Amino acid sequence: MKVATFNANSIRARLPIILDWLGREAPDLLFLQETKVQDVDFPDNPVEEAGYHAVFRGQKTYNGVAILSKSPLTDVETELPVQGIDEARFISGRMGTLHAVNVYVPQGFEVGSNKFQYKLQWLAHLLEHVAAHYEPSSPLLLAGDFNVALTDLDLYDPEGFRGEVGFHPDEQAILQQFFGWGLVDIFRRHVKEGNQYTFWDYRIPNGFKRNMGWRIDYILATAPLAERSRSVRIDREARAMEKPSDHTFLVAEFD
DNA sequence: ATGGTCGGCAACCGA
Repeated sequence: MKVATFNANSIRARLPIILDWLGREAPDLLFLQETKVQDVDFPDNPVEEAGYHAVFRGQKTYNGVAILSKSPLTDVETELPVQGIDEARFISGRMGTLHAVNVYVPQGFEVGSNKFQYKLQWLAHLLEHVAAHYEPSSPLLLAGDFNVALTDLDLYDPEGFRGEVGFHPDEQAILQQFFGWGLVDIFRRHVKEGNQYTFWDYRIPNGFKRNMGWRIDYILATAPLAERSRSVRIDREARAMEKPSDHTFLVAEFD
């Protein structure tokens, strides 16, 4: 089984890259974030022509999540309200005994801001939701854009960003609680080296060429799945294509 | 080298 996650930064702008990628990689599951499209405008026809089912939850202009799958998902849920706000940041479903949860965690703007508090509460609420609805002993995938780098290995300038948004101890502490509950960071299970990133800010001149990036996209899995993980890969080629997203695909294969 | 990012969506906001 092959699973991937990709912050598309608009599924419509990225449709050529996504369809090409589906054709070449043929994943069983593809988690997408920042689709930036309302449900009525979701490009479900091209996705179906590529041989995939799609479930999605979008909104105007911002956010938006989707899961593309070879087999249809059941028991789809799309709501995870935090502070009474229900943005399109969460979608979950089931494929047989496998549970899949796709998230687009708030970016957080600036440490100390209301948006940063919202990010922390959103992560804490996601953890509560996971702990209340799933078991560490059952197969669960939790993947997406978490907007948090965990260690000095996970961004190009740890000293420069220490304590800033995306690299703050309060964010990292909540992610650690997901691991404490029983989820495993599949990339880090296989790769011990640094300088391996999934996001490069468009605003940094030649940021991708200079590999000035962050590892903020994750595929997490409970132990029964993690033990079956055989390989993981960051697809840098998709970031080097014409009109790339600022993120790229993170891919994991399971027996 | 006197410039320097995207996407959505129609003036800026968010990343």
